[in-house]
Amino acid sequence: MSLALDGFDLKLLRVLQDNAALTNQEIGERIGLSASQVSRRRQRLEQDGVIRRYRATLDPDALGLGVTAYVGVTLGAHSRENARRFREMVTAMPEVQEAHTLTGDVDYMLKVVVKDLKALSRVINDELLPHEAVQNVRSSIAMETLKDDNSLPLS
Amino acid sequence: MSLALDGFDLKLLRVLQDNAALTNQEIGERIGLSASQVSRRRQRLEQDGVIRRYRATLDPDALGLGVTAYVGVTLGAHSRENARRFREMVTAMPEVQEAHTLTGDVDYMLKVVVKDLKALSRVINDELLPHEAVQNVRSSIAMETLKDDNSLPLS
DNA sequence: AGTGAAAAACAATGGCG
DNA sequence: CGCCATTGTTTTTCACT
Repeated sequence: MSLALDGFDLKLLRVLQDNAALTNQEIGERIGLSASQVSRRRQRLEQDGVIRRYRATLDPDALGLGVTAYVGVTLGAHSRENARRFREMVTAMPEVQEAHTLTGDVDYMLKVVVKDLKALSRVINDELLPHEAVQNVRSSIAMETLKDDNSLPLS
Repeated sequence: MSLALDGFDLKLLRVLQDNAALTNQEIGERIGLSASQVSRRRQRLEQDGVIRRYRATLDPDALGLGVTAYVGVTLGAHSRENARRFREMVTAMPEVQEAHTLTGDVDYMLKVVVKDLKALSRVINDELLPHEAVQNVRSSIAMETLKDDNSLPLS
């Protein structure tokens, strides 16, 4: 069920997605709304779950996290139990930013962020590959990141 | 020039990365610091660029964005100018959440979020493929997303 | 390094046009 | 929806340890 979002809502979401540190007053100036209306709409959008959360975006380099990699994982035995345990492991791994099952020849695609190549190797060889469900792992390292903001397109 | 982050800083970053809507008072209670110190440390971390920004995380489903895909792009003519124009295009495309150059057989990997498969097809066939630098495009659709929080691991 | 209290800024609500 | 006023929170600064 799709909620009714009007133009103000979309503008508000666009601003908040880009910068949630602005005051309601400042947001209002940008989208043409009074601060009190911004407040009310925000609350509604939070209530309705359109806004999931607010978070700080950190700088990976400042934290010594220099390596981003995409790791494709192919499972061997496709038992329900094996898959479940693999998913549990992956979900709990802090180095894994994203994990999806994909169409195509690879079962899972992981986005991994670690300090250096040694740490990547540790993740792959000491965590992923030893898992009994895992048959094959193939990683590609991000050499350059053009864009990494994960901003949703708001029509 | 790695900045010196102590245990309090790491705890603070961990909390803020997870929930930036907490008050300094609440954060202080969690990490064992007074609100004023939380405020002071936050400002320093923002100043130093460890905290890049604050943003709202939106719910893709609530916004009618049902399809996430990874799109691998191979360039044909590897001229400097072609590559530059491709990067400009990709950076400007709102459907593209992430774009990296990768090691391996694919030149670029894009994470794309769109409304439906028709919209994905439009992005691929009407935007990516017609670009003169692009030789080949291969997309995999995320069937299930186990994790998508892009939280950095803080040792 | 840290605390606690005061001052300033802000968010949230209600009433009215 | 704008505007205004009010109330309660929250952030930030300052004095002090």
